[in-house]
Amino acid sequence: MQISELARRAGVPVATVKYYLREGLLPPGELTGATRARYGEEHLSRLGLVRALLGPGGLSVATARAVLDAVDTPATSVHQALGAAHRALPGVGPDAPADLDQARALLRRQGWQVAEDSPALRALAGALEALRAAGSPPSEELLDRYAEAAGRIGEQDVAAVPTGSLADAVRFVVVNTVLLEPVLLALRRLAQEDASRRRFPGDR
Amino acid sequence: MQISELARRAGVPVATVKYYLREGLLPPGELTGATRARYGEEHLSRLGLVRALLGPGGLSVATARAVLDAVDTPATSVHQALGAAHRALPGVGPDAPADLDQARALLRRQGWQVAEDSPALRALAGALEALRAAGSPPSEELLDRYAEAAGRIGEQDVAAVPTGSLADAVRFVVVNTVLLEPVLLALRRLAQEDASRRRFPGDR
DNA sequence: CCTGGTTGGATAGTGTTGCTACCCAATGTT
DNA sequence: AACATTGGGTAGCAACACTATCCAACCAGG
Repeated sequence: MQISELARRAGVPVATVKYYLREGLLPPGELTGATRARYGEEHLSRLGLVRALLGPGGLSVATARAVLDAVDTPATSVHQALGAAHRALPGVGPDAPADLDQARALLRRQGWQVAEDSPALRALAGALEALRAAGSPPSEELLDRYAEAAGRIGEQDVAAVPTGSLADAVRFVVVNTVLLEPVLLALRRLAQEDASRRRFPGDR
Repeated sequence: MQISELARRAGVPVATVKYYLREGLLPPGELTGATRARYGEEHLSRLGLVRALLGPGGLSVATARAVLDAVDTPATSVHQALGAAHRALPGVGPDAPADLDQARALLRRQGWQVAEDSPALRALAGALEALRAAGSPPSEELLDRYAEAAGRIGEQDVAAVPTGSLADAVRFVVVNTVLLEPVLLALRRLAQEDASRRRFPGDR
C-alpha cells in the first residue's frame, strides 16, 4: 500500500498523513526506493488511533506523540504502562503549585494509595482549587460520592485489561484511558438530564 | 474599583481584562466619565469564574461566552438552565452524524429518558464511534458499569443544587457541570492507579 | 525508451485562537 | 501645570494543526 491508498482508506488527506509522519505520530513506511515506501495494515490501524486521539480524544499533537511513545515503548508491566500513559497526558498546567491537602484527605478517606508525585493527584488539586476560586467549593460529601463512583470505574477499567499479550494490554490501557473520557463525560451529562427531569417533573 | 485594581486583585493582566470586556465575557463597568469606569465585587467574582472556565474548565472563549449567556439569561427553572448549559457546551464536532443506536440502547437499559436531540446523546454516540474506529469497541458490560457510576454522579449533581434562589441555582449548575469534569477525570485516573496497584502487587 | 503521473521529502503559507502591546485623547491626581 | 491612568481601538504575536507547493526521483503503460 502506498501513501495515497493509506490516506484514502483512512479518509485523511495525503498532506495530513505526511504531517503525521513528520511529527512522528506514524512510523515511516518501508522504503522501496528513493521516492517510494510501502505501508501495511498496521499503519492503517495506527492512523485510526492517531485520528481518534487527536479528534474525539482531544489531545494535542505533542501530547498524542507522548502517549503513543508510551504505547510503543516495550513495557515490563501493565501497571507501568498505565503510569507512563498518565504521565504523558496533560495534567494541570506546569504552574499552579496547588495545595494537595484536600486531595490527599480525599484519597485517605477512600483508602487509595497512589504515587506521591502522581500527575492525577496534582490535576485533582488544581481542579479543586479552580472550584474554590470560582466560588463553588465542593462539599466533602460530594467529593466522596464522586470518588466512590470513580472508584467503580477505575476498578472496571483495570478489570477489563486483556491479560494475554502485554503489548495488547498496553494499547488497550492507553486507548481506553483517553477515549473513555468523553464517554464518561457524556454519560454524566445524560445522567444529569435524566435526574433533573425526575426531580423537576413536568418542567419542560 | 478601577480596572487596574480589578486586574490586580484577580491576578490577571489589565490587557486581558480589556480583552474579556471586548469579548463580552465580563459586563462593562459603570461609566463615571469618558475615560473612567467603576467595577464592583461582582466583576471580581465574575472574572474568577471566567478564568476558571477558560483555564481548568478547558473552554474556549466562544464556548465560555455561550455558557455565561446561559448563566445570565433569567431561567424559569433549574431543569431549563441545565439544558441551556448543556447546549452551550461543546458536544462532538458539527460533523459526525454518528449512529445513535448503541447509545440509545444503553439509555434504555438504564431507564434514562432524555430529549431526542440532547447534545450529550450525540456526544456519546460520537465517542463510541471513535472507540470503534480506534479498534477498541467497548463491551456492553463496561458501558453499563460506566453508566451506573455516571448515574450516581448525575444524581448527586442534581441533589446538590441549592433550592433557594433560582439565579444561584443556575450559576451552581453551570459551574459544577463544567468544573467538576476535570475533578471526575482526575479521580478516575487516581482510581485506576490504585486499582492497578492492587491488581498487580509488587509491581513498581 | 518516452511520457505522464505519483512519491518522499522539504519548505512555506493559512486560518484560528488567546492573548499582548501600543496608541490616543480624555481625564484624574497632585 | 505636570504626570499617570483610563477607556477604547487597532495591530501584532506565538502556538497550533494543518494545507499547498515544489522538486527530483522514480515507476508503469504504451
